[in-house]
Amino acid sequence: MAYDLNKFFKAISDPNRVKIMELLKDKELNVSEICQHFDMQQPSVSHHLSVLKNADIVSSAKRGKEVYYRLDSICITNCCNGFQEQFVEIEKLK
Amino acid sequence: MAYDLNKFFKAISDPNRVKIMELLKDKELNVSEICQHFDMQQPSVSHHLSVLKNADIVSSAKRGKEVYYRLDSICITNCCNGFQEQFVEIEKLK
DNA sequence: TTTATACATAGGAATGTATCTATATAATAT
DNA sequence: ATATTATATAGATACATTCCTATGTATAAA
Repeated sequence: MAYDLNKFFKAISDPNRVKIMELLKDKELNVSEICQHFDMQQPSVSHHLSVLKNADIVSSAKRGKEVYYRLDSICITNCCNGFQEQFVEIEKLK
Repeated sequence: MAYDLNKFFKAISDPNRVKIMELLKDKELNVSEICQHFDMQQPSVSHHLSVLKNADIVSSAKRGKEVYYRLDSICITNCCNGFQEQFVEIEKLK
């Protein structure tokens, strides 16, 4: 089944989720580490992580008790480029 | 004041609004013409247009009784590129 | 094998969003 | 002036989303 661009944009149109993505920009973090950067409770962070994961923006790996999340930057590139190409003439995209 | 990327992504994370953008891809249309492509009532279309306009994704011009809308593709390019650059190393963006 | 820790899931309250109908406003035609 | 047409706005309702607390599950430690 095709990737749902709408799901991607819904996922990134929340400031807390974008902040999570920024935290994961160049390092993996587990849920507790992510929580330390927010006032939200842990289940709320887990919810945002599940939205991001469901859109393939992050992936996760369990190691011991912790679950580590990482950013999938290829997905961001593909979605942003794909969306642009839907609306902007290719030659305008330098 | 700085442009609100979150407002842009909220605006484009609705399939009806994306469809409006597609309709406006290479021609201006007035509200009635846009309405013909939807099952929604005219006030709902007006609402979606106002969300798009508020995010600077479309602009409008009144001519006689009609209001014509057009796509602002520069905004799309800037937002998509800006967002990517926030998360993806520049050199990875070919 | 009980206890503690890390995380996810369930359920509910508050808030936001999409859509409708009804109505207001603005431009044009009669 | 009045009626008609195009669009926007207001208000109501249904639905979606965010956040919370409470609880379940899996792993590790005691």
